Amino acid sequence: MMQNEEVAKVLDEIGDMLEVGGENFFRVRAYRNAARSVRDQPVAVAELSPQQLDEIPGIGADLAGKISTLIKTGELPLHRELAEKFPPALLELRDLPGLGPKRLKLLIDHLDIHGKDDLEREARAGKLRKLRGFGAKMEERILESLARREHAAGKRISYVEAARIAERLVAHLRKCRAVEQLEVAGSFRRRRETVGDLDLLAAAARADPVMKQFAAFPDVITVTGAGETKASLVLRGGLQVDLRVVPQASFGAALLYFTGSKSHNVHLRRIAQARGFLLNEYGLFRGRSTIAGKTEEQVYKALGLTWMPPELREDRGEVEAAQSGRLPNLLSRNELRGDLHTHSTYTDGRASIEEMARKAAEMGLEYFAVTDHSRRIAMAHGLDPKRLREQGRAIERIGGSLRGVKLLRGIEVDILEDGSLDLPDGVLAELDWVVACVHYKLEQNPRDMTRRLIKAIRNPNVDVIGHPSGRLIGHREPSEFDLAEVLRVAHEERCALEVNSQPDRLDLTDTACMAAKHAGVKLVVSSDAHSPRDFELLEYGVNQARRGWIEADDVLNTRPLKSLRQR
DNA sequence: GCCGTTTTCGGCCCGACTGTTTTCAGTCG
Repeated sequence: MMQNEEVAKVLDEIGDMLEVGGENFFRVRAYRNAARSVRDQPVAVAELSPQQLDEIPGIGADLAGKISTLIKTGELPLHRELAEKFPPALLELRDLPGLGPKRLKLLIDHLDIHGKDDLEREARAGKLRKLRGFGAKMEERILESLARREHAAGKRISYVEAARIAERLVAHLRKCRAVEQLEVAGSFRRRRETVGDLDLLAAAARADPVMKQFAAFPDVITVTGAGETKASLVLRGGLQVDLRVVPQASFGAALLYFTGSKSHNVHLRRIAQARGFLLNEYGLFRGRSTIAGKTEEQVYKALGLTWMPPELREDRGEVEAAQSGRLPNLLSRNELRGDLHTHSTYTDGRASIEEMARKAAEMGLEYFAVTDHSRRIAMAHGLDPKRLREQGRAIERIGGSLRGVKLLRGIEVDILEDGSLDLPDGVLAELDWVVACVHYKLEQNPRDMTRRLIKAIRNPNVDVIGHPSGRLIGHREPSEFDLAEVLRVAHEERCALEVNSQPDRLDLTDTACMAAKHAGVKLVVSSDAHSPRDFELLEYGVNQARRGWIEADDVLNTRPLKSLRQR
């Protein structure tokens, strides 16, 4: 069955190709909007009828038909025709700075260009500068970025890495006395799992000294833009950082604007427009009079909305929810009472159970489960039944002498290729908490992977499926399976799914969290701690869950130990 | 191509910066 992501990708590609082809931009945008809507669907669009597709916002009769065709036949004539004219190697050229759809079309129409080698040849021959809309500077810039394209080109970094850099930038800018207010906005503030660049916003009466301080940041390798109120830098390592300086009276409107997302902003502006207002980064205006601007709350309120956490601002229904007073009360870190996925030196953890317990108590956790690997994970010296029982006795002994935090006997049991588990049912039944995870053969075909997960979920000993997709952000693709079907069975079996807090996992994703909630499946937010400090990673899992509209009630480890179990 | 408490046709978010212009288009966020 075709996944939502595959459908969305085809729609996005059509949008890109139409754009370079010089097609009406609103038609282009329609394809992109539709792609986004498909990605945000909590259910598989492959299971929807054309009528149901038509009801999805941004999808009308025409696109509903096209999507149906795509799902049924696996391809779309329009897509195929366009792809013949605009092969991927050609579209990739848009990654070069300054080269957008319009200039790319110029290149295609007037020069013999099919990829970056052709482009480089023509640029060296000085043919670009002769085109209307290009110039000598543009030509040089293109040659430059072609030369060092390897490490440039929009690589996203993890939220954690971005946080470390953001902290240093903020400390650096705060030294400037002109700075009255300072926030890191953009996808960082929305707590996205990866960040493409950092957007800093400062309030100051005079922008000039702030700009100077910004440019003096130690790690700057190039300044890519420097206007009066806006500047862009590239740091060593390739991260782009943008700074915008506004007067304090505009800080709220600017923060709203720079936090985004883009589609959230568009939605707000449409509402503003309908009320006869103008909304921009300086404020909300009616004619010449300012309605709001100093704080985000003011702007939202004037638009008939309540303030909402940045994590929700993806235009996935949060605006409508705010209009009707139905915004979720998002999960917070201090609502987590326990952690249900941790490791110790019995397998690949780096700290003893005692050390882990001390830190857990310090963090204010009421309980945690020791869930070391099972024997299949030989590399980590996974536990066989004998060592697992030994560990169980140790946990009971340690637990008896502890105050403040309770220990659970658990396991992270491997889900084998056929969906059976790495330890016998009788052994698992002795435990307090069973996390079941796939570690090997992640690249199985989707049908087999779905069966494999479902078989594990059907096992009555399994409490939760850990890191369900197995992805490692930037290193390993998620395994493919039918999420809707897995959720259906998980709901039936009262089996929870994990939101793993490791920064390179964050698995489930935000939209998968939404889908789980929609299906009535409970979640567990876990650290997967391999050291005492790792308990602090829970923050990132909470971020991800918040982006998926998750509330305390949706999460098992917000419950007291006594009412933890679902069955 | 979508969509409708202005509308089934005619709109579709808004502004800074850059380079190429000689009053503005393209790109970017």
